Amino acid sequence: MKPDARPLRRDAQRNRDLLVVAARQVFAERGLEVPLEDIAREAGVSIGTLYNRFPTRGALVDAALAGKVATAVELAGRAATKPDPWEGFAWFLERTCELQAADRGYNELCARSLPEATEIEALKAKGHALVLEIVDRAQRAGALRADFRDGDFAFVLWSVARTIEATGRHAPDAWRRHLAFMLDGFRAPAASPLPRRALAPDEVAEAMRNLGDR
Amino acid sequence: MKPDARPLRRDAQRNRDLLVVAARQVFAERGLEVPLEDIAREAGVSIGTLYNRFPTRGALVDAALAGKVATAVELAGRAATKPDPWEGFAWFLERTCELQAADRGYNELCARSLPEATEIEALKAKGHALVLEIVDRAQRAGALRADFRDGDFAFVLWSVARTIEATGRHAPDAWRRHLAFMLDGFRAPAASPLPRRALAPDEVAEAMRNLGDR
DNA sequence: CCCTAAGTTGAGAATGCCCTCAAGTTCAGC
DNA sequence: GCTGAACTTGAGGGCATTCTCAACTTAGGG
Repeated sequence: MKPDARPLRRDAQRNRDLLVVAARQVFAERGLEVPLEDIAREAGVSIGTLYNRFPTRGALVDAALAGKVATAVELAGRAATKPDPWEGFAWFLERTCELQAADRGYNELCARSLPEATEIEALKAKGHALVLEIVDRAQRAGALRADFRDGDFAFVLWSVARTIEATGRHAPDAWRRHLAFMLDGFRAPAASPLPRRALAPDEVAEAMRNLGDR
Repeated sequence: MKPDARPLRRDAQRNRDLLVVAARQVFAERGLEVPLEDIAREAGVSIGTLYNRFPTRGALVDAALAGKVATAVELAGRAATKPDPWEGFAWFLERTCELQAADRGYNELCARSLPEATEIEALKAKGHALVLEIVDRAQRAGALRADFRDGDFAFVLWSVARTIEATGRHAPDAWRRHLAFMLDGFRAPAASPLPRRALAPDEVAEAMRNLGDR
């Protein structure tokens, strides 16, 4: 993806790979705020090497998790071409939530934004375009309530992320029930008037940033 | 509420009051994880005095926020006697969420539990009984879907808490839209089969505890 | 007014994490 | 094999926070 200034020396590349593998595992188990020393130790490499390769936490998250975000974007692409548009909408939400449930770091990434993780942020932008399409199709088919907006998508991410944080250890599929309630609220026949206009994209972006820092 | 071993000396009582007032303000603005030094400074008292009076963070939270929790329990009592049971259900959710939106510390308290805050935990238990009643009435009236369980209440708390955390600063009533979607999903006609049994009370309790620590 | 139990104080020990950099090690091209 | 550039290392400085305690201050009963 990047211009790749110069190839790394072999040992450096090997250490980089070890770090990414370790980061994937540790982020998945313990979240994105894990001490970086723990990842270095897991990779069998010193903390200095970690900082050599990844000057910020975001850079490491980028390397570890961009793949998973790309997978989610692919899911969105597939959802946008499902024959039944409501099926596409619901299927996409379920699949991405499954990804969230399987990886604590990815789960956190879905609810907040991490400006340092540039590749991931770019992928998210791509995903957003596909979401617009998924929503539009489901509404044209009359299945998704007409007052749903793409900004309402964030509600699902935030909700399910929290439920997974809370229940992931001992009731790992509780989020399915939570999502089912939300989906029932999104179906066209369920619609009663909403009390507030939807969040604009920049308001969602700001909200995601707010969750980043305390 | 407590047996109150011995009354505090006048200056000590005054400092205690100052601390509680400061804690209320600082928790409301910056959440329950604010450094305790900041509260002591706000109260104009040294950190040692804070620890004298409140040996744990939970004890201070208890003193600062039990009142608000008691208010929420009163709301539940009123909701349980509203003429229209669905109105009672929806009204209660909206009122408590308003409390959450107005106080960042209280908001955090709603989503997780804080075992040290014993008075608050006791009040929550009282509230739970009233919630059972509110749910039961709304279901008997045929307004709330029959497969709703008290454990599903937690989904609302977690969802709205997250949305408030994310949007509280710049879109302080966004949670109303989120809640409206959820309410539409809870109405009886919206019901489609749920994919999983509800969380049992002890599973909810464990989940709340999980959110407490990292 | 004096005395003492009650209360206050803030420096500092302990912890945990971030990030740097000078010294040492290894790779790879010649 | 030599050499210079690339890379690794981990001790240590920095910072934020929690919690303690010995020395000091004060309320208030006699």
